[in-house]
Amino acid sequence: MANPGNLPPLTEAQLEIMNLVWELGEVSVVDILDRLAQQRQVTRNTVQTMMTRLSEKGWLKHRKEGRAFLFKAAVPRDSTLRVLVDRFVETAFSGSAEGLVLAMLEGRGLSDEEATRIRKLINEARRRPS
Amino acid sequence: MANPGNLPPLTEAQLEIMNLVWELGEVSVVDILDRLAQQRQVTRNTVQTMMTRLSEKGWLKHRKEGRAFLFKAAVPRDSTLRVLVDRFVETAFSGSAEGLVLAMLEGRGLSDEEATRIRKLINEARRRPS
DNA sequence: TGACCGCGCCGACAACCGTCGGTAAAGTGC
DNA sequence: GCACTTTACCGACGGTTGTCGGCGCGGTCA
Repeated sequence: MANPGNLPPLTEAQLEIMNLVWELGEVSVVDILDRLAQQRQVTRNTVQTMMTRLSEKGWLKHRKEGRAFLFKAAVPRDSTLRVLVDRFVETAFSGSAEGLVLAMLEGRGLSDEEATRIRKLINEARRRPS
Repeated sequence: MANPGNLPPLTEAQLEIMNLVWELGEVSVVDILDRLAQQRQVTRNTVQTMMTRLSEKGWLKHRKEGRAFLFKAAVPRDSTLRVLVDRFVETAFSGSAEGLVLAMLEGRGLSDEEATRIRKLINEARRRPS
């Protein structure tokens, strides 16, 4: 059950929460609320509902710790993002990785450091083909 | 009104239609239906509803041609995809273009040809910074 | 002991999505 | 003129999303 391909897709708000869970490890609802509240206004119940629903769908696991619940991710971050990117490249760019990179260059642009590191990534991947 | 940043975000199914409109230029509902029906089963009314809603939201423009409607995109494809990618990089990778490329390499992988072309894109963009 | 607080639980809401059926008008062919 | 097709229009459905209020329980503290 660690395969994100079988799970219903994540919306943007859900991904926002998953990112925090992946970052923090095992968390309570309030942990997430604290972080989210730094960026936008949201109530405890909203976070609670979203995390419960993420659990029902299989994205999160939870266990009882004392009187509170602790949640953690049921699916690793990297494989989830891989699936997400594949899907995105497919529907937005008809599967063309090149198209995505081009849009990225024309949009936000790349700093010299980013460009250097990305070239390095590609070279390494090419030298060691999967 | 050619700024996709002001418009409500596109879902996957909506993007599928927009891609066809961008490809075909000015189209009727049936034009889109014909293309969509090649890939999955869908009725004319479904396409009609989706295109009407896309018009209401400002993604499409339409005009009466005889007894039928002709639709065309109200927003250019490249700027829309730029915004889409920016948003995606932001929410999925906290703004790290490197992270996205890495996930792409680990996921679908790149052919040698793709890798070469992408390196070229990056080099050219770097030589001619925006 | 009684007031307060943290937290889970239940239910609700408006909006939207993808899907489609039904109706009616307008044109086409015989 | 009549049958048939094409098309727009209206309305609906079951589901999901993001949002939240209210209740109740259990622990804390004065």
